Amino acid sequence: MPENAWNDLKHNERDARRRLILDAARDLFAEKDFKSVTVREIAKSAGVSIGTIYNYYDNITELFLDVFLTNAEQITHLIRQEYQTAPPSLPRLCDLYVTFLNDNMTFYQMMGHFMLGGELPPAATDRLNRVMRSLMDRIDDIVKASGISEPARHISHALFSALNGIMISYAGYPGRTAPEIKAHTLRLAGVVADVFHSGLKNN
Amino acid sequence: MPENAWNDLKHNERDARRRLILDAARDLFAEKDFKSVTVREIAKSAGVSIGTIYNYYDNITELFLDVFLTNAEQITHLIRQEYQTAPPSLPRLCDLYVTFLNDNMTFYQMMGHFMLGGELPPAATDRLNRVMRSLMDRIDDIVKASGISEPARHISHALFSALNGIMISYAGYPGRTAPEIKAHTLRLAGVVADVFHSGLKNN
DNA sequence: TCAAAATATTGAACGTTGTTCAAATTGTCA
DNA sequence: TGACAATTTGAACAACGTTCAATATTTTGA
Repeated sequence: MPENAWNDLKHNERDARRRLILDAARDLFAEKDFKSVTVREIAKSAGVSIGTIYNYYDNITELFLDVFLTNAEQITHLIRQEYQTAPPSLPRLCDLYVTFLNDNMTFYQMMGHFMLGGELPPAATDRLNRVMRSLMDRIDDIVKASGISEPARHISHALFSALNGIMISYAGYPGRTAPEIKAHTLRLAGVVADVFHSGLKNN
Repeated sequence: MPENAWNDLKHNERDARRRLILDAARDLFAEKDFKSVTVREIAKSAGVSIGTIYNYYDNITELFLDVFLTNAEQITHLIRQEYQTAPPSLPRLCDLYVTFLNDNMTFYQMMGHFMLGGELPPAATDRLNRVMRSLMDRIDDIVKASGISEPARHISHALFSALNGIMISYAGYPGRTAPEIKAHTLRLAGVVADVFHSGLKNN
């Protein structure tokens, strides 16, 4: 057996054990605000000790980032899939993305956290940028397919911003139930889609 | 001297001392990320002991909220002023707001923090909502003045979201200087203004 | 098969955080 | 002045992320 194949096997095993910790963390994030989840909780939930977590992650921020990037890849894949099976549609894209955000609270919570405050080490920043750019590319696909003449990248950025802003501005709105928030944010997503759709035709 | 006037005087004195702590905190926020500012730092900077801070604020979150609301009232006032002296203009509003966000990093950092994660006590939530609604009302003024037939409130919400999203999506972009970020976010603000302006005419 | 070397796990301990509260200090009024 | 109230203080506390020497497990080579 060649040595690098053996190393790959070990590498996979290690990745599998890392995923055990990752999944335990994700389960906790489903229950409560991600900022209030502690290393000790994750350790207990994953059935390992505190120290083991630091064997797989340099620090807790990198674990959080791992969860975030997993989600980002998920929505990126979802958009690509949609683009392949149905004709590209701005309203559909907006609905899809905002629906995803509603169903994945921690994703946009972490997005706000990493993009605003994030004191990330350079390597982590690189990973974050790569994944976010990939997501942006998928949005770009649909914007371009909507027949834009002017630089599409700026439009994509603005659209992406608008959709994120919807959640950041209203998702945490107190005294509203989750369905009410979902309804309102999807309504706003519709407004944004309309405005971008008709606003881009006459340029 | 009537007793309530006397009480008012004491009340004002207390408020003045509270402002001393508030200003010390604001000075620190200008230097570094607000999440990394500690109670001990604020105490030292204000020239008081730790305990004194807790005499004026129930907890550090409420101090942060105080700084945030002060900023929110500031931009609200700025918009109202602009609306009174010049003809209402969507592009002007977008530029004004995004410029303010660029010049007040901690404001949108805290906005993200309070609106996403914020485990605020009910009283604080009420204050937050009142001030944010007031800001939204000023945006509503200008949107309405731009001649919208359909429910203006939804448009205002969407516009507000879009502008916030611009900052949240790109303000923390690593490897970019502050002027570069300002230039890019203002460019995106222009796109958003354009899209909303022309997108709303043909509805 | 088995001792040695490598790897993985553990949790007590450390420094720092927000917060509390009894004691000390300062301010107020008869 | 002296007694009472209000304010300030910082040592002490619990909980946090993180470290690391000790322990347990797995892999290696003969």
